[in-house]
Amino acid sequence: MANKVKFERDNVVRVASQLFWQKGFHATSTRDLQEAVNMRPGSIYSAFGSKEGLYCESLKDYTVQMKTQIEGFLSSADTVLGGLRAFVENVVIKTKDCSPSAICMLVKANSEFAEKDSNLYELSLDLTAQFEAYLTQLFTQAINKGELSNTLTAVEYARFFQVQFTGLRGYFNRPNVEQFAEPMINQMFMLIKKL
Amino acid sequence: MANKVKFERDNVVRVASQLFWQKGFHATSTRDLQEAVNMRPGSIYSAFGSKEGLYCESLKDYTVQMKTQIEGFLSSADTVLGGLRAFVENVVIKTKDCSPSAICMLVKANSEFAEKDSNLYELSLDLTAQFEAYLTQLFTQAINKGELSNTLTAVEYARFFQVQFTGLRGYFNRPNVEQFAEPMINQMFMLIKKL
DNA sequence: TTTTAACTTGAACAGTCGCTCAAAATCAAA
DNA sequence: TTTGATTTTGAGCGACTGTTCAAGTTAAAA
Repeated sequence: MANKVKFERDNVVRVASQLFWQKGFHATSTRDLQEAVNMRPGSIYSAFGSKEGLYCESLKDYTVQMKTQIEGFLSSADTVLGGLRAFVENVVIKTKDCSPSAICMLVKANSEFAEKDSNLYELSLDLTAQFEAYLTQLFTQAINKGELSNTLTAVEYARFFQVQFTGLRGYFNRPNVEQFAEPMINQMFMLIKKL
Repeated sequence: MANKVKFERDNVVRVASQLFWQKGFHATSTRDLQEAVNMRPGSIYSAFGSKEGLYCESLKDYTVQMKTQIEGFLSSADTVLGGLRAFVENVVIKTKDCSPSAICMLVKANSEFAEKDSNLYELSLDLTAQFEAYLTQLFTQAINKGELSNTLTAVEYARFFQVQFTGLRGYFNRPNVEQFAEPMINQMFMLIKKL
């Protein structure tokens, strides 16, 4: 009883996500987006409501993708820490050149949205908290499997991981530091185990 | 033989710097700036050339201020590490609520400017490299004074410090984490000494 | 084949952007 | 007091912003 949508919603969100991740919310114009996803303004606005609506879906999709990626590395690793390490290496080293930015899109979002009561700032907080909770689950497993001591609680390990990972990604968002990546990741995981 | 400028350039740059730090470059309009520094567009443009020119001076001033702050803490501390620790505590805990952002303005800049050959991106790289060089000097002193072992080189300590500090500041750019600040700073400096 | 609800299109709107420049104001030197 | 180089002012320019919506297109249902 009608026409059908001609675009694949998931694919549109993924493309928009890449652009937003690269340029940030404010520096990405709706015309940039129109070109990237090959849709006219009316279609975008009927599907996503607003630029903010599309960004919102993009950021949510980004975190889903990140978790999916971690799951992938975990399933083909012997240990939780091994899986996390493969994930970190993949992000910091292997996909560095094909990624829109070395910096996590969530961190970029949290950095960009200054108004503390704006929708997008609160969204970035929610998703970050969810990700910390997810990491906490993983570190709970790692402790239970005896990969880590329990001198720190799981959530403390999760916090430590986030600080290290965010710090590393920020550091590697510049040229000519590739040579330091592997030793610094070594250091990071050595520290986690020694904590 | 002429009129004299009616504004104090240093003060204008400092005010602009706070606004840019809080909102970022793209989300700060020239009208925001005009109101904040109480100058009309013509005056701003004859003094700084462009919005980018003013941002440029603001970011440079920010790094000077940061170094000045560190110097202050160093001069009233017994050790280099003690001075750095006082600086970190001041940034992460004491000035958290009166600061435009928990995140370092240099890191925000590096995150915001995606185009790798833009003036502002390269400026953020230069200033970051200068800051790393400055930290390297400090850690050289710390090693020479016997505060640290020389299992790591000074520049490796500097890199480690930057990763930790950036990671911490990113983590604390959110509400309800004040209670974790002191223990995490303790952990950071404990790790530096144990490396 | 006709109908009709859903989707797509793109010109265009109102608002904001960074920025300019002629005119007014200022003040040291003559 | 007059001169004249310098600074300040603010209306306003053209470009661009996010968004709307009437008109056109599509395809399932009648």
